[in-house]
Amino acid sequence: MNLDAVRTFVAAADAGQFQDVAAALSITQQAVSKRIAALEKDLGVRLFTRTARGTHLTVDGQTFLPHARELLRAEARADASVRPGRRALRVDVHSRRIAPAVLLQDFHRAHPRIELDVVTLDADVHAAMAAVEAGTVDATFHAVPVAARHLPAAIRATRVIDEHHELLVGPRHPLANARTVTPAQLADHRIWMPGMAPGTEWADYYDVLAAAFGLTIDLVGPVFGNEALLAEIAESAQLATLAGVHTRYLWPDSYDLRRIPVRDPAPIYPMSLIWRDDNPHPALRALRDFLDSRRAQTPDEEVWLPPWG
Amino acid sequence: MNLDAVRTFVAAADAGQFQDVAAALSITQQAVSKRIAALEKDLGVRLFTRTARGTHLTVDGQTFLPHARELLRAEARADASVRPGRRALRVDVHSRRIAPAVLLQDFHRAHPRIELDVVTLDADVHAAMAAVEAGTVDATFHAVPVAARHLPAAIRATRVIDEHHELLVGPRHPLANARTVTPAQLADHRIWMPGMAPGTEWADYYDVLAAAFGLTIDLVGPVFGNEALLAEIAESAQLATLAGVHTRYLWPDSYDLRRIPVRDPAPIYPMSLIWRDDNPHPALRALRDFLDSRRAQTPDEEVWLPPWG
DNA sequence: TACTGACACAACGTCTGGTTGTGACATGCC
DNA sequence: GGCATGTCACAACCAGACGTTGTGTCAGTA
Repeated sequence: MNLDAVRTFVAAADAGQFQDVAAALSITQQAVSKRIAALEKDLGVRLFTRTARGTHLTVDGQTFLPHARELLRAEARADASVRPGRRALRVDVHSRRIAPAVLLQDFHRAHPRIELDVVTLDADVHAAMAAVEAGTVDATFHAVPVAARHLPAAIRATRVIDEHHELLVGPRHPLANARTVTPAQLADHRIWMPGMAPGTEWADYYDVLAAAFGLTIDLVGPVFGNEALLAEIAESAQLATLAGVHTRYLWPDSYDLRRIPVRDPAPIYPMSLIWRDDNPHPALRALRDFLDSRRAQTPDEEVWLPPWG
Repeated sequence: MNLDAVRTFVAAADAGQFQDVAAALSITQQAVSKRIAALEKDLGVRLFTRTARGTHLTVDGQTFLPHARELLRAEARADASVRPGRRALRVDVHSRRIAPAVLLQDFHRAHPRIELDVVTLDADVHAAMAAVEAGTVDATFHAVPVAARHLPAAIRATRVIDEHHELLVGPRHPLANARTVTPAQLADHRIWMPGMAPGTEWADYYDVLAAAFGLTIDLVGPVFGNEALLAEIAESAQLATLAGVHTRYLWPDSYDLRRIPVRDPAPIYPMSLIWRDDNPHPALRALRDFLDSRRAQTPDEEVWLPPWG
């Protein structure tokens, strides 16, 4: 199916005659006739009945028309999604399972009219920041490990998420029935977080956290997927794992896993929005305002932050 | 934007390399490369990064991919909407404001998966029946003015709607506060139904109805649209009009119009579903079953039917 | 170092899709 | 009736898009 033919069909359906369409599209009447004929041949049905005073739609034409319009709208959206200068706001969330993705979903609900593209660059802070600098993405969420004054000239960053943590344990774990736990309490228990590659920002964070409170956090180990991890935790009387409160899991009901807030102090994983100061995208302003308003709601409490927070 | 190029792009995004796509589409690797390059030039962005081991999507490619899929789905739907042999069930409702349209909306709600095309042929029974016979539409709703045995050979018809009537009056009309009215009561009042062209099946119906109960029904008169009619009725202390209970009006609240059921006997406008017996469309069976089940719910009461009912 | 397997570029042929020119047909005016 | 007018369709022609084959380049690998 040829989109130019479809476009011509819609124009002809609106105009009622081929001549006007030809003028509007800056082609000859014969070309319009040919396009329509080709489309009809392609579809295997007649779309117009031709008369000496113009054309009108057949029943098939009537049926096809709304679909044709939708097809052209889809084309326009597809084009706009990547066309430099007017594409949707493109935000990197690092992972679709963590807090930034959840927050963006809220943003989308709050501003359904704003076109949003959520992507996962699969890159560390530095690569993501380079992508922002290059304009590949409009913004990214990351823990920023350097002071603001050491950022590249055009890059701005503000802390927008203080991700709290929960302990995930199965029903047989000693802490299974605790309402909250403190980091100090966790020193007696083994915490298992497979899949954190050394050198990543998350691994660094949990290393520093472990050192600060004398915890035992196993960051390595084979990764069989989150479901396997959760199943193992649910079964075990010793194993526990930590997760951000906004982390999304496939969480089968049958597991009976407990999510216990970690408090006093609450270890915080601080994440910033990173963007280019000279990015003129109007939706970027809206996103920043939204994130600021969200952050204002955070209650006061005793927290623990990594040295770079 | 070329849909073949988009299709190739989606295939390449799935496959991860151009060679396989070429094989799958029965073209050469070079042709795939060209299509993608053309699409990239068209959009103004790079969609793939090429390596010696294949390709992977750029951020723009990631962004474009879901839109591309949607575009192809839209194309498939557009094609399926008219493609002979697998198009949606196409039903003529004569007018979108009357009972059949309402019923089809219910049908759609009951069977949201069944693709349905509601069209208005703008034709009388005979022309609509010819359309059914020709296969232009799969079914039509009409009052059938002849006995079943006089229908064309392949055509079937069953009564599926017994449309009841309501009297529409303004607050100053003598019957404004009646809970129901009988046809006999209406003999004393002028009923105004402009826009019923003589010779149409509706005009015939109201003529016969008027004769049966000694009513005064003005079928002619200038038509300024339904809103104008309703406004006039609402203002008047004499004028009233009849309408099917399922008729959809633009009904401004401010009018304070009263809808009063007509009973004892209830004049029925009988409508049939008309279809070709040898039409194999699976959704046709579903529609007939749905209409049969609806009809079974009709309660017993005293009714008046036109001679052809 | 040579081989393999990936994509890109170049040259060339076919066919799609445009143009111009003309024909068929209905309508309306004289 | 005859003719002008306006519609769309058909035919001939031509440019360019898009396919093919052949070859180049590059990275990973034996």
